[in-house]
Amino acid sequence: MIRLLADPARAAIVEVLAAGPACTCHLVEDLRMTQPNISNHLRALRHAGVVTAEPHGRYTYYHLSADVLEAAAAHLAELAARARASAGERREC
Amino acid sequence: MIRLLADPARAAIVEVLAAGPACTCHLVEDLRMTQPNISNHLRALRHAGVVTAEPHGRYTYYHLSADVLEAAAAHLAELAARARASAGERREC
DNA sequence: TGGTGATATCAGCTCCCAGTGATACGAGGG
DNA sequence: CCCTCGTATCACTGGGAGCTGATATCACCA
Repeated sequence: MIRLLADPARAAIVEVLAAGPACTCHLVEDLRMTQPNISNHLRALRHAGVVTAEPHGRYTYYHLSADVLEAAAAHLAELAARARASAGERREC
Repeated sequence: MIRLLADPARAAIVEVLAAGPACTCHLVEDLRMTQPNISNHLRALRHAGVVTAEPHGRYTYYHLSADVLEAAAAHLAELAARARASAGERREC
């Protein structure tokens, strides 16, 4: 899941969607990217459950899934906690 | 920074280091990867501040920086919070 | 001080993936 | 109905990142 946010374009999409649901055309003109490109990234994010599509007339609105983002955040926080807890132990070679 | 954790090899390294500081040889035999490969990934993580190197005799011990992980976790959590707060707004086309 | 083992760096190759262009589909509007 | 617009999907290509093999460097030990 974190792998999806690695791409700058996908990170930018998520950033825009964090400000509120938007349709594909919004993303295209906000991010100055071509429409197939946006659509490809949205498909990847959709398959991972990061965003959900809501067809609305001939537009398609996308909105972020806060749950998935929070799960990823929790994973990182837990890694940090483990790192802190085990900072003193040193394995021998 | 999140981009670094996208690579499975780097994610595995971080996972091992979360269990406690380790030297390069530990990572090599734990992860069954070649030594130059590990070393390259460690360099990337080092430059990003995710890990710090502590030369210890002829070994080099690496340990995770919990601060950086927590900062990344906080960023994701803040994205999730923004997404939740603005879930109702809908821009018109 | 020569040898060994641990680590870092570099050049090269390969392969995956993001971006593009063309195209198909579906919904509205005239 | 046909035409337009928004969206999705599909081949293709170019660039970049990761893996490898070879080599350099440094620390320790006999």
